Amino acid sequence: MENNLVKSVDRALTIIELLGQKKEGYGVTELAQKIGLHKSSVFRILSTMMHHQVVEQDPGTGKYKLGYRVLDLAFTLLDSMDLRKEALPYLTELEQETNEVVHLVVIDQGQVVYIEKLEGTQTLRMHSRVGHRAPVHCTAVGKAIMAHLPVREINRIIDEQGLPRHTESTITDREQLMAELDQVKQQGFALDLEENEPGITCIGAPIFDHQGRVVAAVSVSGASMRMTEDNMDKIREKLLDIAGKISSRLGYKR
Amino acid sequence: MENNLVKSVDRALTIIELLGQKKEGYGVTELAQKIGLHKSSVFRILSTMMHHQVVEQDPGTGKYKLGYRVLDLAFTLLDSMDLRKEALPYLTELEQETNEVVHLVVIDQGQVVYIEKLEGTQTLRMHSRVGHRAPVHCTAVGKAIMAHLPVREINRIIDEQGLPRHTESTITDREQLMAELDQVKQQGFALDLEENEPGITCIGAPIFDHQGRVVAAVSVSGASMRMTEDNMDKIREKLLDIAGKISSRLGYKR
DNA sequence: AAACAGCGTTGCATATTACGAAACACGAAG
DNA sequence: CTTCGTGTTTCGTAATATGCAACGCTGTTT
Repeated sequence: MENNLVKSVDRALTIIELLGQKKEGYGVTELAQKIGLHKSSVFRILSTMMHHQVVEQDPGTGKYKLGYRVLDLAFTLLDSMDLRKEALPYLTELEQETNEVVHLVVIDQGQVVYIEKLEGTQTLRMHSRVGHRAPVHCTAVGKAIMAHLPVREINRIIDEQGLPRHTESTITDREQLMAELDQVKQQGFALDLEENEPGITCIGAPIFDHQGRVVAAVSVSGASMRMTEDNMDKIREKLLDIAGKISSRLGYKR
Repeated sequence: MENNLVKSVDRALTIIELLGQKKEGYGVTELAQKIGLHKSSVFRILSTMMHHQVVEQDPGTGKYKLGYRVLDLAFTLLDSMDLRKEALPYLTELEQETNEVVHLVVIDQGQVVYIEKLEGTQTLRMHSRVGHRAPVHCTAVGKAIMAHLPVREINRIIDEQGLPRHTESTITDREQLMAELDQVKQQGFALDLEENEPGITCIGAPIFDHQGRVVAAVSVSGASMRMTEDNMDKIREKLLDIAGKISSRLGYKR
């Protein structure tokens, strides 16, 4: 279907992606050079996007940047998510009971997208951010979801995304990952033992919808030094309870 | 320059806006009817946007919706904002000292856009949401910004946005609003005495950049019954202090 | 079970649009 | 003051987007 795209729309969206990558924005000529189009054409596409307020021109520098309308769209999308709305009270409960960082993610195009993050009370600096993505093979939430997908889809994701190493502990071997996912499926939760970020340990559990499909995952993350076996046991118990409650809210029947 | 837009890009963005308005999404034919285009044309535009992941097709219903890529873009935009980054510690401080709802906004196209919101510890349900917009004439943050704009721009905003009534207390008369803005400018802060939402009182202060231009505003909001004169005095003092600090961080010199 | 209706999707000829080139205006640098 | 490079505008033409017809599929009706 790729040969059936609308070329100007494709170009416009490419420009939006470029603008998203550079905080100080781009000039017309710069964009034209990057995407191989004449600057007058780029100018007209930018004008169209300005008209829709997804792009704006910085009055000081003359550069073009993403406009605030993008925030409108994104937060409307976030606010429209039943999952997130239903989950929020439970995530707050989980945060209060564990005092650690709590995440809610969905899977999209073979990656996890964070749609909620509660910071906990500990000072933990981790890279996860709402709206952004992370790999599935080396995150607790990613593995919690993957373990409940059809094998065909698991293989497709691995083919597309690869198994890039993030830390010394990252699983980079396909067979090893498949064995790990078998275990995750059996035990009902996944662990990230410093596989995504050094010094951080996470435990994640899948969330199912009313049709029994895995649609999301929730996790608790902490500094590895705080994640003692005893503490992990407590967290796992609360996490599985909360994940079960959220799934129930979504109509899942065990 | 409206007669110089790229038509297909314009249509694509119109489709995106429509998709943002309906949580359960739209079908091809439905969209075609709404925007007056043949369904095969709409289909190709949607395919192009799917390719860029700003749109996705719900596998269950077949309907088209906004894709998660929109979240990527929006949060990248939020995270790239120096203002928000610099302001965050101060907003947290203000929240802790007042225990009320704290907002940070910018002005865009004659409206305020919330780019940060801290919930406070009181149970206050108000409509403000990060990413969304509010009018300038009946919000504390809006008036705090407006008061420091050139009169020409104030008039342009009023012409474009009007002065719609939100509550019994909303200022809907242009002269009255101008007088109010004069006072706001002199005293350095703005009040929203149940002008935007019934039962809610806000106090807002402008934030200036290194060139002395007003670029944002910060506010504290609470239930009117809690906003006693004594309490308001305390909050105002902290708010003005915090707004000054944030302005200084942005290079503003008084 | 068969027929029907409507939707999403595809291929193709044509109408419409987007494009590049040239020119202009403006601001910054030398 | 001159030169250079960028952003912006206009116009003729090449390229693209469009609508139409048809197809495949699914759900509904008979």
